[in-house]
Amino acid sequence: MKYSTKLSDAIHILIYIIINSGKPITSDQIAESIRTNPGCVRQIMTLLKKQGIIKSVVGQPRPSLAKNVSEITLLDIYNAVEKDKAFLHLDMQTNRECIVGIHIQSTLQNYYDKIQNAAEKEMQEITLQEIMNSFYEKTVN
Amino acid sequence: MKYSTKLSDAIHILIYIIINSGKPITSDQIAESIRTNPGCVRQIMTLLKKQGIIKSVVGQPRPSLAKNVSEITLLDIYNAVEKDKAFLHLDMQTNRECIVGIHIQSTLQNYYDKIQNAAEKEMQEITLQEIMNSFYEKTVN
DNA sequence: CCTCGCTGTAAAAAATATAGTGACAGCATA
DNA sequence: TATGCTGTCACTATATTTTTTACAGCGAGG
Repeated sequence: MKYSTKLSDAIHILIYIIINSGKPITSDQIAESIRTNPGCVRQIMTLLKKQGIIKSVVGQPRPSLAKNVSEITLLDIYNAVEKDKAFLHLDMQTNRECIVGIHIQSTLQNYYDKIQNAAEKEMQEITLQEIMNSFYEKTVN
Repeated sequence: MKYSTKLSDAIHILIYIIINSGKPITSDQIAESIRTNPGCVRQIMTLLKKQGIIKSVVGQPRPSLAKNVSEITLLDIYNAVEKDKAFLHLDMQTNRECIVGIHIQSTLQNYYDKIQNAAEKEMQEITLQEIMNSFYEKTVN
């Protein structure tokens, strides 16, 4: 596969919505900003909508945030678009007749969980509010 | 691509080497335990060797650890086999003519780094010694 | 000195998650 | 009623890894 940029694109979409709130916002416009096509944008937006991060009405080009920016974390967005995908993956096809093959993968799961939790804890502490602030700082300079 | 299981397989190899130290260990044997082929095992072992995690001599089926198990961390192994691959990836093809496109990705890099650091810190605290202990516990039960 | 088994390595092939594309039914607005 | 947009699905293309295959070269043993 190629590297997933869904999280990056989702945040791009959210910021685009925030910045242009009030004006009509079509998936075509957003697609042009991300340099992809409208169908792709709508797919990501559908995932964000399912998680209650954004709101939208069929036929109306007026998407909006469903929560306050300070209540949306990077983890919320990640889980929405990547469906809780883990960073590390076990090899599930090892030889069950070998003592190492039997036990090693279940042993590792515990440690992989710890690593995932550490990353997710960090993601949970980063809000869209914070990202917006950093973004605005950049636009000034 | 499919999910990378290189880290899991690398640890599998290391434990196999530890458990069978003293006996001859061929890449064929290890490959059978992981259920892959010898070439694949040798490629991973080459990466581990480059990082000074294992030692081996051409033509001799006697690989061994190059360090003490308590000095090898999960991060060492990860960096060896995944070459410092990041968990999250920016979308580098956004539209530079759009205010969001210009700034959003560089804004995100900072946050992605934080998340990566949190995960790596956790990985650095997990040693092969610890994994071995957990593994032995499993084999008793 | 020759044979055998193994490692190290590179290049080609297969696998597969993911992005990207295209199409269309249905709602809202004017 | 016509137009523009969203939501959704199925299909295709793409990127990148894993896996496979092959072979040169070293070491050990007879």
